[in-house]
Amino acid sequence: MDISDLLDNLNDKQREAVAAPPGPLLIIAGAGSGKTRVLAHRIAYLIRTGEVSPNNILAVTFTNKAAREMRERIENMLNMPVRQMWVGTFHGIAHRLLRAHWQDLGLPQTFQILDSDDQHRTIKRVLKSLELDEARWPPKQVQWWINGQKDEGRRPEYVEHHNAAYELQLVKIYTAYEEVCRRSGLVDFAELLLRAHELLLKNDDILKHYQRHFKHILVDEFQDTNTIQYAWVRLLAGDKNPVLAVGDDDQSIYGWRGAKIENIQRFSQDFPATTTIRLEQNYRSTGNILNAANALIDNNDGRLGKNLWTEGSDGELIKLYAAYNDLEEARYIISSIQSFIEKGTPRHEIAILYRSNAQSRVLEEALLRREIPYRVYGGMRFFERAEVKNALAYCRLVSNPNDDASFERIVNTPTRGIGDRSVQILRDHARQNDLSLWQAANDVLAKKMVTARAGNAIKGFIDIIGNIKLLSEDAELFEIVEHVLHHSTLLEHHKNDKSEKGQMRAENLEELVSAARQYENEEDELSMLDAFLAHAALEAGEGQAGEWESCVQLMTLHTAKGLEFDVVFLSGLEEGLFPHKMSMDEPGRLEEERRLCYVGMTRARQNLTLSYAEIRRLHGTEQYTQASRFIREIPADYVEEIRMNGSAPTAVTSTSYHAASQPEAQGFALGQRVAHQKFGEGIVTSCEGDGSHARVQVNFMDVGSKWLVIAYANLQLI
DNA sequence: GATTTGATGATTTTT
DNA sequence: TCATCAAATC
Repeated sequence: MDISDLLDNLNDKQREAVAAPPGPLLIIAGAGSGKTRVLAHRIAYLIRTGEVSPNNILAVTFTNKAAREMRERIENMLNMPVRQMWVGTFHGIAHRLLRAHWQDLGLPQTFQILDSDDQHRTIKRVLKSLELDEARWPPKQVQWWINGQKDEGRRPEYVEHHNAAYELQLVKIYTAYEEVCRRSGLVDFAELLLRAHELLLKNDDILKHYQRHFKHILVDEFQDTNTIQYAWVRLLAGDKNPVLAVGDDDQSIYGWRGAKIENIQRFSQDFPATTTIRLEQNYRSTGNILNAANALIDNNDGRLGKNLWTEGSDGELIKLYAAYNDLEEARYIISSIQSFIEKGTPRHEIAILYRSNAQSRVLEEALLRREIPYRVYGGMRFFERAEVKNALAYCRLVSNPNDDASFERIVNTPTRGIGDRSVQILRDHARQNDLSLWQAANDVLAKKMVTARAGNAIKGFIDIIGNIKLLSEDAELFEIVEHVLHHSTLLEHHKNDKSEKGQMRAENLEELVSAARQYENEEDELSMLDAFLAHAALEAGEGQAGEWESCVQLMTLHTAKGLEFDVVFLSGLEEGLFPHKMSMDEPGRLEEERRLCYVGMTRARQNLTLSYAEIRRLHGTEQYTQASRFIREIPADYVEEIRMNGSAPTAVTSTSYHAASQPEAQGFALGQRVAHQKFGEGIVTSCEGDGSHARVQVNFMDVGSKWLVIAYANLQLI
């Protein structure tokens, strides 16, 4: 058995990890240290040495992309397909377990998956049925709260409410929401994990079976696991199966959605024989970039401790650019990009990273002006588009007519005369008799509870679904989709809309048919239709497909995790924006912002530019900013400050900002520090008017931003 | 049933 | 500022 090819091109630490004897293994893998490589080599090694056969391996990732890449790498290394191996996302694998054990869980065989948009709508409906005001119970927040509870493994009865009215009400909503899901056979994302966990917890024979089955468990991006995911892994591992966890505490940036960085520490406690291996040699970035990133992250407390190093050269200094305002920042970045392109850097090797999506606009406009092709990540994905989801909702009703979320979505889409009055009657009837909307509709018809006209409309809808169902027996998947598009009249409806949007939507629907045509199903417990629907929910589809031509890459720092580029621009390094003001006050959250900055910096291979704007226009008003503390935390040795070139100030002050052309009113310049008797100290952020009406906007340290009439405010200059 | 108006509020995102 | 969304209007 020759395994040398699997170990040859690894450094000592990597080799130690790949060839470790079976047992719990924790790999702390710094950015760019070959983490994915080690994981894939480890699996290939286990298979090649005969330690375990592919179908006894469970490898879990967070994204579908990571799962795909992992499988591909292993297959390339072993030169054979490993279809039997369980490689997938937490949600994907949980889903597979639920499909296999739907009876044990009391789920309908054709249960459907609720994505976050569906969940949001469902919660809105629940709030309405409980007659709660959306202003007091914002659906988004309720959704957030419910998912938070589920991520912690808590069912309504286990929520700690301390008898507080607010919590009690949330529990009530949570309970009602669960009831709706149960009645409709719907499972949301968090529920997939929760159910998969309960399945093992409550059925000892099933647990034993999977414990025997998964002889090796590997978890990628371990710092991103939440409570329930970790509990599930532990359960599966039992006290025999070796678990390999790979992660980096310094790259934990998803705490806000339930990820528990502590899981890394808990791991060695829960699995006492754990071997910990640190991968600290970096193969990605230059010395300067690495040293700067190390220095930055060193400001965080309670790290596991790790210092990246490289054998490569120091490379160029990190550039720091202080722009006059956000437009000028964009202009600098784009002209810098242009010279990189001229010097031969491929466009797709250049990335502009930012903290929040709103920042992309100015950058896009600048790119557009210079006619540089670019791609913004993070838009709407194929299966999330409204028209596609509508078509899928028809499919879902065909498979499971009790799916209330889908029923509500399309009962009157396209409009067919089933107005809100009629739907409300169905809702009431359903709730009073514990029926799904579909059952209620049939019942209402049978009992003639509505006018003839409304009844006919409802009958028409029921017949459409019934008709599609009939035609779909023994039909190919894509034919089912074609039936849906035709009989729902969705396609016709969009084709009649001659606007660009309408045409786009019609095209997307036709694209859905080809997606169905190309779809291949690996799991055989499932009908093609159900498998396709689950696929659509679990893998919302890559961004706009086919746009892989050479483009400058724009994305948020979060999206950039796991990627790397020759040239990286990190923009908007300003207090309040990055670190974001919503995360600045709590130490823990501030540290997460710092990790985010660390992630951003370590994306760069050769060249890193940091920039900020002294004035930024945000939410309509221009605001004075301060350079981010993260800039100060990077030692000056690694940084080269770029000065604005001489012509810039006159060029930018001309037209862009009225505030710039009218910089002061009665001695109050923008940025002037002032003191007010009641409000304390603050900074002038805006001026308007003149004479006795002149007003200034002052951002006070304690009380926030206020408009004051200069004549009355009695402001002191300081 | 489509279109216009007005209020609102605005990190980060995958599944 | 500007996009989104629900209510109001034609």
